[in-house]
Amino acid sequence: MNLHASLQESAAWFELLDPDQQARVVRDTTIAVAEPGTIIEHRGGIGHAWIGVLSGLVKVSVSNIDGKTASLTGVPTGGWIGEGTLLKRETRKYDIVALRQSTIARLRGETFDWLLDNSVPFNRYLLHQLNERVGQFIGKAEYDRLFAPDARVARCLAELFNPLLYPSKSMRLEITQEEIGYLARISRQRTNQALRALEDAGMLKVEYGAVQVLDLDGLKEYDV
DNA sequence: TCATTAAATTGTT
DNA sequence: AACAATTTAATGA
Repeated sequence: MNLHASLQESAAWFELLDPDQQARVVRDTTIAVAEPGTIIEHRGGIGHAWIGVLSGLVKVSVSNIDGKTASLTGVPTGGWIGEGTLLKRETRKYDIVALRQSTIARLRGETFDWLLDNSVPFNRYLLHQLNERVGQFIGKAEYDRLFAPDARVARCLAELFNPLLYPSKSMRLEITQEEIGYLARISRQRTNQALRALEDAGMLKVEYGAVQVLDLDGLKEYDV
């Protein structure tokens, strides 16, 4: 499989570029496979690239000295992250860790800047993405305190299926209940209960090592 | 293709 | 956290 096709598939912004720009992006993008648990980007490192998840699942997390980690958000196939450190020319504030085997693309920072300077559609895309992310984090701050575990799992899954941030035709995501637990910050056992409650409510279907979303809007507003 | 086994994931306490 | 049950993947006849 070639890079051009992969980007077409897993980078919503790629098709917004003209052929010359696409060619340059392909030239300045590298691909690597990350094994489960691998830290793709370290906190404190300098951001040289924009990180894209071409396949698999990644999380953004912080860990303190004790080794305790707090997962902030999950990023499934089609997600692109790390533009914050590129834009501000700062060191990374979070770790990016592979939850399962993932294919990771890195777009050179210089090329990212060049796209900002040369493509209006690219700017528009990025603006939408940033806006969407802000909304997501505000929502997270809210439900982190208020909601019961069932609702947290519901919102967490709804985030992963955000069609704007992570465009995908499929309503099915391969993710284990343990991984969902990490993202929602609840135990695996409680995740299991929550998932079945949501299944009973007709919002999703629980499969072995995966979930299939039936009612995305319902998940977004799930509240008990 | 089928049976066996190991590994991963889920269900339960 | 520990354990049992279930599903999947891998192996070899």
